[in-house]
Amino acid sequence: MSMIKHIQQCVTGGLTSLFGETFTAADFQVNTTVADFEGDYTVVLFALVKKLRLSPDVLGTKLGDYLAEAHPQLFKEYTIVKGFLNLSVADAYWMEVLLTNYTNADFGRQLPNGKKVMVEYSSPNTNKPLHLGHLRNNFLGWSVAEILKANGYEVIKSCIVNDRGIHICKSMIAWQRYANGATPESTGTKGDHFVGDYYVKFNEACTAEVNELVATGMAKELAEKEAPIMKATQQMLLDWEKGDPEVMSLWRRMNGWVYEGFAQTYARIGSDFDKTYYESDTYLLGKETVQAGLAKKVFVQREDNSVWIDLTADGLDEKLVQRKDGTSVYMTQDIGLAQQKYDQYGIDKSIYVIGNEQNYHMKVLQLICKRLGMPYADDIYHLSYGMVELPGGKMKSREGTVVDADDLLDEMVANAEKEAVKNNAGKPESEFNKMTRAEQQALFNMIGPGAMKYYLLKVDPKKTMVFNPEESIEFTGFTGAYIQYTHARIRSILRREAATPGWQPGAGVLLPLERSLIMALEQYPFVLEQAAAEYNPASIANYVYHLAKTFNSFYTEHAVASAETEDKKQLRLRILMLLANVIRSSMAMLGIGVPERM
RNA sequence: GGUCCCGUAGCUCAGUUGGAUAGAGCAACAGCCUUCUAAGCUGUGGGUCACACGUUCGAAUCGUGUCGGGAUCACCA
Repeated sequence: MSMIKHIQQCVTGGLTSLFGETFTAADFQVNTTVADFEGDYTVVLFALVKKLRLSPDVLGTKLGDYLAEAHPQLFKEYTIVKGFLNLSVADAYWMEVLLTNYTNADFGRQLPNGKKVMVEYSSPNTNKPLHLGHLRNNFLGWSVAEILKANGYEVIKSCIVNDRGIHICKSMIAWQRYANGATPESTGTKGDHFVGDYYVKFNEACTAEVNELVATGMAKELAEKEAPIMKATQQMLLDWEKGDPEVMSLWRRMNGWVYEGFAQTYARIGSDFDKTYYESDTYLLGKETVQAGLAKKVFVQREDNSVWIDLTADGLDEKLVQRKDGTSVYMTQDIGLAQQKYDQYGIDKSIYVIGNEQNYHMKVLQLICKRLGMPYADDIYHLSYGMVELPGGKMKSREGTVVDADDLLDEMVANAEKEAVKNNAGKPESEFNKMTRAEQQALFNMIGPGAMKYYLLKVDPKKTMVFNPEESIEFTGFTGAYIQYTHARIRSILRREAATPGWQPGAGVLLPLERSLIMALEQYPFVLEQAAAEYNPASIANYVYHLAKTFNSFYTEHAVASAETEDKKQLRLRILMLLANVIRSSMAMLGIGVPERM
């Protein structure tokens, strides 16, 4: 049990035995004591003062005395400052936390809780390569999935590939017209980039045709529909839906190229999926749902045969769920897929990691499921994340400011190398310079993408964030590399010195930085729990940074191998063992590896 | 126009179930490597928490309004 929970329990127990009144943990606050005051944790008395009709000083003294007497193994002493009861936790408690956990690789993880949750976190279109926005989505979803696993959930990571539609037909048409049979192999191009290039080519050709038509006096809007290449694309989409063998064959071939490319990128960033859905399989789903909805009178059919749902009672609009020609829209597919996920896996929770531009769509989806009486409607959760912008504003494909994922990763790796070489210049004996070339290369591949992940995950998911290219490749300060470096420093000590088994702490008192470290480590299970409850990897990123920072202060202040006494050495080695483990574990939650040396 | 989100140091961000003097990093400046990795540490300067009013013993945090920025409201996906 965590110290915070101990305090909550002891305080409610104390209030009952002192005043005969019943309180719950929600009736008062327990905070970590702010620096400059004596103590580790603080009980805020004001809320209790009111109910008990006692002055803060009187209540604080009674409560403080009680805690010190009834729980001497937990509390050493207390002070009262202006309504704040500051508790100093007994060293023995911190020692016990340390000694019971310092070799526990699973520290902070929870046992299976029997709940099953699906996290859908990637929905690429197959007409172009992944970009920076996809990275935030992927990192976030993957991390949330890992955090949930650590908290005892069974997690199914899923991906929905938008492999059909007008977008991929555009690339196909352009390839037919301009490629002369070229392939990724023949041109030495990564498959997704290869197909993306033809998507660009399509837009160029289309723009040219539109301009030509506009020059003849046609309105631009009409010209965009009438451009021959556009008409050919629309025809191709119809052919695809009819299953035209030639079109299907080309479609499979080009998607295949894209998947090869995606696979490389996913492998590089460590994204993996337990289940991949393809829109070409799911786009017809939901048709029965429409019938069912009509029967239940949740949907209404209009004279032109289109089907709608009226959500105005919930402050939304009327939404179309089936076109007049009987084909289903995006929303209908989504209802069908939601049902399928539930049917196939019996999930308790269905999380969608999707950008906040789709907040409205997701709200509607959930509401429709609710209206239809779907049992899982309340278990749909939209993990909405903010857009990634550049210092100059949004990324715009038209202006060519979209940051390509592969390029970015290359840049990060290259920069990791540059930094390493710079930092180790003139130090032939440094750990880095003693590595083999292959070891160095592996290190760059850990640091570069790790920096990228940390940069994107340390910000609260729901907030729009700015991606500053110069700042993102920094390796100092509040960065992934800083934490990786800290881990390497700790491991460096632990390679040289081993903790002696069976050691029992002597009479010595914990020094402030030793206390701070153990106290922060003790909070790890709570941090993991909170991160899961809020679906927020950023809280872990912030926590592990705080840990690393505390250690680095400790490191310059205190020696481990040559500590003042053998007792201190044994103590500190154990702190470092737990610390290295928690750093590694925290970073693993973010999908970032930590090196032995760097 | 309707709905929703956001506004904290020059920049990027923490802090928001209401609690003590609002914190980090970057950038700037000044120090620290004969001692376990200086990708590090220590210090200095930097704030009308967009603004106003309200609720409260107490507001960056809650409420109302104003201003500024963004998203969305397709028989697109």
